[in-house]
Amino acid sequence: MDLETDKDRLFVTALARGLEVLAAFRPGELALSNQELAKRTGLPKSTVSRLSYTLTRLGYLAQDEASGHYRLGLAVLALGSTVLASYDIRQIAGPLMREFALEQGMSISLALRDGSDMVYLETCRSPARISVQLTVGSRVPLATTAIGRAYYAGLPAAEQLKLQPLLAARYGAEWEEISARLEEARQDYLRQGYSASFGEYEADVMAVGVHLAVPGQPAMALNASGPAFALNEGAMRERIAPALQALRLRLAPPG
Amino acid sequence: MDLETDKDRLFVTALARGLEVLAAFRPGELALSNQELAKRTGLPKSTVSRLSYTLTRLGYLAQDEASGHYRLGLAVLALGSTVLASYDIRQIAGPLMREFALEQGMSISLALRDGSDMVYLETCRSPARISVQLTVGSRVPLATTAIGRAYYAGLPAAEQLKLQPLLAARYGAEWEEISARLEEARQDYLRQGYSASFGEYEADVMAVGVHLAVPGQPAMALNASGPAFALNEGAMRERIAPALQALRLRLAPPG
DNA sequence: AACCAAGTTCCGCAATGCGGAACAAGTTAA
DNA sequence: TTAACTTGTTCCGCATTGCGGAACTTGGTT
Repeated sequence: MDLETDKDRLFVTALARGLEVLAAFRPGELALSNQELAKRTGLPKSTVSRLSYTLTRLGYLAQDEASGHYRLGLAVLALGSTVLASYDIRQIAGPLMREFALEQGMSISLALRDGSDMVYLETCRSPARISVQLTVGSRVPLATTAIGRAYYAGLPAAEQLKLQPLLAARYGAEWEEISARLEEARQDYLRQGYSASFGEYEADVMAVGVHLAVPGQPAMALNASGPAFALNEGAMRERIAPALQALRLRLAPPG
Repeated sequence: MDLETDKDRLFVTALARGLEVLAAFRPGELALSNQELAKRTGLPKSTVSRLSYTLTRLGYLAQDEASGHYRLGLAVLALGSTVLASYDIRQIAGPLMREFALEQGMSISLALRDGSDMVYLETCRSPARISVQLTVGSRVPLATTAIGRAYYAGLPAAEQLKLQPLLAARYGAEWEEISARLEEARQDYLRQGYSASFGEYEADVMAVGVHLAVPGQPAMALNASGPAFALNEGAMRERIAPALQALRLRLAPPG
């Protein structure tokens, strides 16, 4: 970031650091000490102390009475739900996704692109297994997952082209190989109408994905996934993938 | 805030301003211009420009290509879902709440306290009506709603006492009256085992609430609500309230 | 072409945030 | 009890960082 000394006049460091503190919290962690925050962010403790004081006053952090450790505050939740509220498709997709998860015994997710990642807007875990621990807001790479590849493959060619440099930048030397694999997946998608990843991104996880283009909304994608030991390729291709396509049809009627 | 000139050495203004920009977005609004942000936050436009530049670089804002207006970015979503992940009760309550909403044709919510507000952790709208437009992260006052009063009434006396000054500070001169009404509601709760608000907080909305104390978690409360025109007091008291109590029992087995 | 509205950039100033170090408070060990 | 340690808060002088008015683009309208 120090490269571009020009633009940096515009960059507000204190704000960035404060957000770094918030982002230091990982799902499942209850509370972090000031020191732990300092370690994670690489900031000196007095700086962290000031930032956490400020964030606490604003409700973005909350301090545990006993330990004095910090938790993310509920003000953060309000921001997050404002984001979700702007994607009204969740209202429609949610119930149908739950129905799918129940009937097929699979986890299902809806995601859209952010940079070179896919971000989950909604997920329904299969009731059977605790399955994969991904939730709303989680990120998975676009180029190497079933949902990302389905997203990519279903995009207009012009959009696909625009993504190439972004992905190339992300993967550096590996891009050549990944790019070839992505193109392969694109071909598969055109032929089959869905994309598949059988243990490729996460070993022991099988997934299929379809692109979802709803008129008013940005492009999205759906996937269905589950643990490899409980599934087999045949069922994924012959039962799950078609069911996912059927669901897509209900969300985005053709025409 | 300027009163305490001492502590203010610790307060990081730039961070607070940046968060003010994020908080300027309201649910349902798609994109805001820099100028609109300046108006809402009361900051000069050059300042807003720098802040939104910074937030955009970090992924907390995203810029609409065509209009140049800003939307909340998906990084915000990641923060928000980290908060939700720390309340594991949602995993258990969610399905049961949906079931309730379906069977009773009512909206149902789970909330906990933040300051003198109750904040929704989970809500399920009734499938029938679009009903009340409150979602995860929304706030309603503690002292004047069914859910808030149920929360209060079910608290240990010591905790109730601790809340008094907080509420008094919030309501100022009105506190006398509100306090009396709250005490009345507390008595009702002890007698009936639920609290009720029939058009009191929002005209045309009827609601009942129960306290929910789950061992590992902070105190919470549940409510069921719906439009007044479709409901009547008898049904609320004789059907909905008991059903809510039954649900509470499944979430927090006695003992 | 002239005008207006919105946004970005400039630039000198000083207020603001910085961070090392001293200070407090709480914990463990000896 | 004292001493060493660990964590968190506060101090305080310095210079960096962010500030914001004004000038400058950019783009759309009459």
